[in-house]
Amino acid sequence: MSRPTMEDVAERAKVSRALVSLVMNNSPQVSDEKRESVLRAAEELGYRPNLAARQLAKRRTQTIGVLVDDLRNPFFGEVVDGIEAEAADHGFTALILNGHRDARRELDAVETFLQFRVEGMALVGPRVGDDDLARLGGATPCVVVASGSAHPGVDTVTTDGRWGAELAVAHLASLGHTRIAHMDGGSNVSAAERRAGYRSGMQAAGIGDFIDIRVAGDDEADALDVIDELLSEADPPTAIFAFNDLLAAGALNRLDDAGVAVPGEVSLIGFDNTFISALRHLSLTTINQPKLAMGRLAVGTLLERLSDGSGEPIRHTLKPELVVRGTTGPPSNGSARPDGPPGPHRT
Amino acid sequence: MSRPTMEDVAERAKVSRALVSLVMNNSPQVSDEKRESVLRAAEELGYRPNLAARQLAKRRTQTIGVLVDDLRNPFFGEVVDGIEAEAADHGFTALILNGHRDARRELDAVETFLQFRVEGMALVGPRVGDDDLARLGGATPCVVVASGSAHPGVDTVTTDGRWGAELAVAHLASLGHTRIAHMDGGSNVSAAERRAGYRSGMQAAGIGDFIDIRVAGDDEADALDVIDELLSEADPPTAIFAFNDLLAAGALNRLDDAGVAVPGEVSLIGFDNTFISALRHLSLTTINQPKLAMGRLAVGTLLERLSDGSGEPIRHTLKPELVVRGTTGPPSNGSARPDGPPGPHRT
DNA sequence: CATTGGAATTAGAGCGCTCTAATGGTCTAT
DNA sequence: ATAGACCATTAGAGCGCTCTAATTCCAATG
Repeated sequence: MSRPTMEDVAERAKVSRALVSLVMNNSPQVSDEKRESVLRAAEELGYRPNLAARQLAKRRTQTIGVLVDDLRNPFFGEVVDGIEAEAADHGFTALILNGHRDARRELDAVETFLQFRVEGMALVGPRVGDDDLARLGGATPCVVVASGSAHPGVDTVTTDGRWGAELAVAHLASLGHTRIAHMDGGSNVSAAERRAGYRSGMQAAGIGDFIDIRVAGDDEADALDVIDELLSEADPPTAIFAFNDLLAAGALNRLDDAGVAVPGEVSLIGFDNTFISALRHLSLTTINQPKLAMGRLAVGTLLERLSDGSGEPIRHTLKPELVVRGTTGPPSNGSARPDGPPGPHRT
Repeated sequence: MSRPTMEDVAERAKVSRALVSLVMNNSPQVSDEKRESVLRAAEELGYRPNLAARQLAKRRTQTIGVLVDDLRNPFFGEVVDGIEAEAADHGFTALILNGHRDARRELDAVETFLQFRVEGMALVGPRVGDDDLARLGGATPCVVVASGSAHPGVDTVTTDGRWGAELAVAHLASLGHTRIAHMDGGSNVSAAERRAGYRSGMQAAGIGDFIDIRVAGDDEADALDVIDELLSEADPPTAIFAFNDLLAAGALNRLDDAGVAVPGEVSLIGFDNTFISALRHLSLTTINQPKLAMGRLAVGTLLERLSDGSGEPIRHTLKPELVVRGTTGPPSNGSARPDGPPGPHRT
């Protein structure tokens, strides 16, 4: 910490400290001559501005806090990439903290951000409740990404889970499936929306009678029991829409174990389009979330909030897209048509 | 930024600013009575210490910088978990920055760290060259994790790639394989070590004559051509040791496409034990790197360096372990013997 | 009762920077 | 020659905190 200070540079360049400051901030009102010699002096001394001092004096930090639910989840990684890019484009530094999938640690992280005096916070997939968020956030703008929040003090950037689910169901239905089951996300915050989309999608396809929702979860292991259950039934579904890719991966594994061909006997579709779905060995049909765009939009929202102060909560909802890969196909003739030839779907 | 300051708290609690400072730093030499009232005042005002001011006054930041090569890679995520945990245990905050798999952006990140006056830096899987590192780092301690560095000004925490590769080969050899090929990591910094381990492992198993190294890379797609090449040969290997899990996943896919049974006809082993290898649909045998331990050790190294100043470069090398899953098994009788009947697999 | 000593509290300088207002200098218009 | 305008430069206060040294307070001591 005994690094050279601005004073040292000033002395060496034989100018005032203020001039050095101007140079460091690229002020246009400095003569080329002086600028040169200041820069040279700085270079020679290996001078680097002290951010803490600068922030203190400037009374702003040009920094935003990014809280990531789980650094090990590649889904979040991509969102963060978007956040960083957009932040950098606007001269902000993104500080990343890890939530470790734990609400209490998330709150700690938020606390740290506030002490850093970040100018805004992007919470990516947070688990902490709305009220806690709002209470802690206080005056600092806060955008929730990929998790949804109903609190008026909090802006959100999400993917339209309902729409995505409808896409998934429509895809399966268009292939000729009628008995489409949904492996539900359980307590995950996004589960309800996707469930609702599954429902309306089924109705829209005229197969509302087949609605079949099984509570699973959001992790690979959560798929196992549900698949067993499904397979043991007299008339198993010909297609499954899983809450997310991880769950779908678990399902795929179990189906494999049971000797059920995918998509030959059962079609399977995931959600998120994380890179694991693209692993060609899985080759999972899924619903893409525009992760990069979500990240950029999150920062955009924050900046908007910073400049125009308060107002209506901002709710950005992006449209997901269908990504067809190898786990979906037409139903095997037998089970697709429970009662007869093509005709109207039934009931 | 018009947040309450220490002065505000002091005024409200009717004490001096200095006393508030003592309370905020948990000094024992404050009477319970005053402490109470200061804490109450702080609570009521929603006071939060300004980290920048504190750091400036304290002349230390209690902060370490963590540079991650690629946030989307789950391998790094786990290492960072370890770093954060150990840092927190010692009262340090870990600032995470993203290298985006790009040496120039890594240097930018290091620059940012230095301006933040981090007390140490952990570079996780960096791509930037040794000399750049040393030049930039200067007086700030710096530990390279999972990448290796020969520079004397830089400490390292790595896994013994050579040993790991030997483990992999030994495992395959013990199953009865002799024709074991290596899909090399190409330009990846860890490639050479693992290659060397493959070599010595083959020698140790007495099958040095079969050494067969194919340059591939470190990504899924890099496997494709190499697998095609391998399969088209007259006498293809019965086992493949891939540079990392991702590469192995790519290989698995291609083998599948070609209708080659794994491990029936070809055994496959990866490296890293990222969570994708545990996806039960892949169920990849691999070599585990103790990621959490590496993270913790990295911080330990940094702290050591901080307290004892300079000296010999510290080189921590952890032992990897074999994780047997479903992609390795005994060779199919035919091809295990280079010259026997059952003939080559295909053209 | 004055003195001492230790504990609790405070004054005030200083951390490295920015920013406003003031300074000096040069050039043009009067 | 003088005033005004304009530019590059600088003095100096202040950002919110910590820390040393000084001060106050109070009980114990001779």
